Amino acid sequence: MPKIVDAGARRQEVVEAVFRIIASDGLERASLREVADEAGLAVGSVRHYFASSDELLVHSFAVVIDRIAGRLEEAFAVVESLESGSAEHDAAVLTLLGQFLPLDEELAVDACVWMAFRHAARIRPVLEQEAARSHRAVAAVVGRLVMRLMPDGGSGQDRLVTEAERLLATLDGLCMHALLQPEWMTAEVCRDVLTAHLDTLVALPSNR
Amino acid sequence: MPKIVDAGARRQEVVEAVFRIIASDGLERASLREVADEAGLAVGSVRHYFASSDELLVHSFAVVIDRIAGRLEEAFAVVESLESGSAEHDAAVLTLLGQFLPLDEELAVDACVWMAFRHAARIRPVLEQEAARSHRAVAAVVGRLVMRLMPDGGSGQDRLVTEAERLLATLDGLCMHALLQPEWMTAEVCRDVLTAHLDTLVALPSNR
DNA sequence: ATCTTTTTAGCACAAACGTGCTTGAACCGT
DNA sequence: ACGGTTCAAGCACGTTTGTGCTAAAAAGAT
Repeated sequence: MPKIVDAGARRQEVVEAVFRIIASDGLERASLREVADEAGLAVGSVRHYFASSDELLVHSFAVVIDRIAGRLEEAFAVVESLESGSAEHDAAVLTLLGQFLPLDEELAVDACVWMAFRHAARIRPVLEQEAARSHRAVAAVVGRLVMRLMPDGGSGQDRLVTEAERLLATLDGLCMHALLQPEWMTAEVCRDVLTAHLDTLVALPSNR
Repeated sequence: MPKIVDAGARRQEVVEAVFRIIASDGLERASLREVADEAGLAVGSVRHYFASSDELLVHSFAVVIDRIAGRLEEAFAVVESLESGSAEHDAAVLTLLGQFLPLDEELAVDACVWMAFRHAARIRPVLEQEAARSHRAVAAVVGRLVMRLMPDGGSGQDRLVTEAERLLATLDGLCMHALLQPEWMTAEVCRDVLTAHLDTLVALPSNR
């Protein structure tokens, strides 16, 4: 029998190289040669684990989606375990929403990669399916969160989707600004914006 | 004397070709050869009006910024001309905010191009300066709008920047979703989210 | 020690890219 | 009619890209 290598671990190493390249040089620089160099391998080796450049990128997209979705589910479980309205509950909600933002090094890389792939998916059909999955996964968590936070528990289907989309848009917008204009967008501003949004969600205006 | 051609108009035609390519195939496909084909010219001709590929892209970025900023200033002038609180005023505000979103063909192209360049500017230093100008121009209009809409006229500097950033993030997030997930994001949802946000801006919660 | 299969590495080709440079074509003022 | 300047077009070179294919190296099973 042949040389035994943990294929899954090798693939993961290559994916990590892809992440580093996208975060520092953008998706268009994530070529097979660049990735191989970054991973300390030869092009042929990378191609042994990924049949083509497309498969490598699609798999990388899937991995970053799973990482983000996993963090969200984990943080949402914490929120659900706490009493609604308590101070710990509110803090856990902020922690959950913070998982979208590039607040530390690891989150920043994931946010970069996530954004890059989602925008690339507008053009590249191979990424379309994963982009849809990404959207569904995140929208599901945000929808459940809004249902939990809204005073009437989200009665009124259309009102619920509006508020879910409103929170989702704010999150993506904050993430974008934090990535593209970090000098104008500190972590403090992010937190202030999020708490302000949550206030508007809980204390809904009565004129509607 | 030589053959006389309106150089400005020719440059504009090339820029429009760049826009169409970015909107349909993405920024990475906006090469000199593709642009020349789309504009019905030869590569050498395009290079006669733009010294390099970088100059073409930077100029295209500048044009789309000017177009968007122009629309915003125009729409903001309408808002300022109307009595605060009137129904026409509210409609004008919605029209202003709608300038960010891909609600028709022309707006969609501009939004695509704008997004593409802003994200590319994270990596490409040549685009950095225009990206900063873009951010300043848009933030200025949104800041003035928030100052006008907030009940206390925006007293409290930090509160004002928080609300301005909150609106800006929501707008960019909506624009992103409308571009990337058009099947989930109809014009109606956009309008609902914007009106919901405006309600939260006017009727601020009292517990702060 | 030898065989077999996985792993790693590399070559070669076509395509596309930006750019320096050259060559006609077009046209206005004289 | 002619000359000089601008516009339009294209060639050529060096890089970079993805991919098909080949071949050496490595290591467990016999």
